Amino acid sequence: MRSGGSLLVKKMAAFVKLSEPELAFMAEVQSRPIHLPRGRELVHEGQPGQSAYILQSGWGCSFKLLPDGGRQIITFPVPGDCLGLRSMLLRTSDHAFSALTDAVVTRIESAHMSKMFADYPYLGAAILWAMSRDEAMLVEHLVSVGRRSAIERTAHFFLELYDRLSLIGLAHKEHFSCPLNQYVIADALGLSTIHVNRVLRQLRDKKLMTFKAQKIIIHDLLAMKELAGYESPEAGIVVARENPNFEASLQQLSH
Amino acid sequence: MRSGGSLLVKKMAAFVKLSEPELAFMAEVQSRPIHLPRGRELVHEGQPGQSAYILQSGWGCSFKLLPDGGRQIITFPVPGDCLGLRSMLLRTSDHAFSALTDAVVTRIESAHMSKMFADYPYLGAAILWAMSRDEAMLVEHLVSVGRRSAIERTAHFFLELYDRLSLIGLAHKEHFSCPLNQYVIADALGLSTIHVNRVLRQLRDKKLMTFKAQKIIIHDLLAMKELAGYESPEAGIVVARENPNFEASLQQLSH
DNA sequence: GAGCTAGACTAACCTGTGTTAGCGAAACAT
DNA sequence: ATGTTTCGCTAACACAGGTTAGTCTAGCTC
Repeated sequence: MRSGGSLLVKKMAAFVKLSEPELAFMAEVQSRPIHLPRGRELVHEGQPGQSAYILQSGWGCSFKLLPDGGRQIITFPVPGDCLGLRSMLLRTSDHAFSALTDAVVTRIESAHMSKMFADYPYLGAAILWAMSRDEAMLVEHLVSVGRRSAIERTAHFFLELYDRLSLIGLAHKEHFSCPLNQYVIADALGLSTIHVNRVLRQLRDKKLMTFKAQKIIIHDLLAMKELAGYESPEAGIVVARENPNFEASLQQLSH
Repeated sequence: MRSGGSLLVKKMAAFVKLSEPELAFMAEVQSRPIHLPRGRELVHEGQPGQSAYILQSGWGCSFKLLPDGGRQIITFPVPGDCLGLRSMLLRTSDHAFSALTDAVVTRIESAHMSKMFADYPYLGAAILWAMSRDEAMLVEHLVSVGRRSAIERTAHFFLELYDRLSLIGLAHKEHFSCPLNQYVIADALGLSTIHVNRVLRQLRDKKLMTFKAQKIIIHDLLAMKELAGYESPEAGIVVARENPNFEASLQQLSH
């Protein structure tokens, strides 16, 4: 258990190798696991939010609702991702988070977060890095919705999901399980459900990928990437402690 | 001069009142002003980026290019906004920044940034807050492009710009100067230039706003907000030092 | 002052995506 | 077992927004 916590650590390890005390602090600072039934809203839009969370297992989405009842899904966190980092600094949460399957999260109080920045600068930097990484993903979504056609956008979406799940060992070969329905995917991609269905059929017809019974199978990874204009995010992955520039800039923090 | 630096401080003051030493550090840490001619790219996509910048004066945009030549503009920073905070943490910049008018920026080295987090926790928190604020704006753009019609999106865009410029005293009554052309606006809104033109005409016909000779005049602010589903961002503005929760969580940093 | 360029603007036409209206199968409740 | 709900799937039609192909004006250059 607490696999999600160690998953976050595993992700952060791509940025900076964490020491024993840092690992211990990370473990200690998290609340007991909080179980969310499918459909539960953990954070509401406009709610004063003082805590961040780490998704331990299950699927969820953060989203904004519009006056006309429309919904734009911002991101689907996967296990080991942080939730609500942004809402901690802004007084009220600018979005909601809802569990799409039964899920487990742990809470981190903002007071602990502050302590972390003070006492464990590498850890603080790692959180900043995680935040930057999320923001880069957000930018990529904006590009998708603004400039890519429905089929490119959809392909891009599943490729990104594939990479993110691979990183935490939740994808095997070119297939992975994905409990999202077409309504939810539509709300994420800025499309109608019907059109998502059409696009999924096109992707099937082109023998690029299949989405059936909550399983994604990517048949032609290369052609998918070609279609979507997808670039793997390795660029953002740096082992910073082995990066002289970073080392120099942070050593004064370690005193 | 250095008005952009003090503008950033002015914005941060909405979050936390800064002390004399903090203000001094902010001034000291910035490079000489760097002058950018109109059209110059300050940061290139994929460029290893170690610095952040503060826009002092002028207009620019950060954007991503697509393989097919398309461009998605992420944001138009206004004076007092930070550039490239995110690129500092990720090894390579995931976007480019280009000056749209002659502009002036100051640079902040990442080493200084680290020192700031260590020695001036309030200042560090203020930067985190600025980053969260930018991210919230990004989310709002995603919602616009994903779920709002062309006219709603356009109205929302100018209302946001109006609020941001008001905050730094660059809007007077309901009008402000805006040196963006329709091509650039189209690339930000995920529309074609021709359609931006059509939409601007519709907004004119509805007597909501006029965009002529690089000047925006908002004729009917209330109707615009109604149309766009726009909410002012005051929610994110907190004087944190007067917020007991924040005070409690940060006092251990001040020692 | 003749040419050139950038940018606002328009009309005519086309198409990708949304909308409305359904069917069918699986899962679940009573 | 029989409704009921959820979800995938499809067809027919409508329309928002893209595309192509311009014109016009202001400013700039030579």
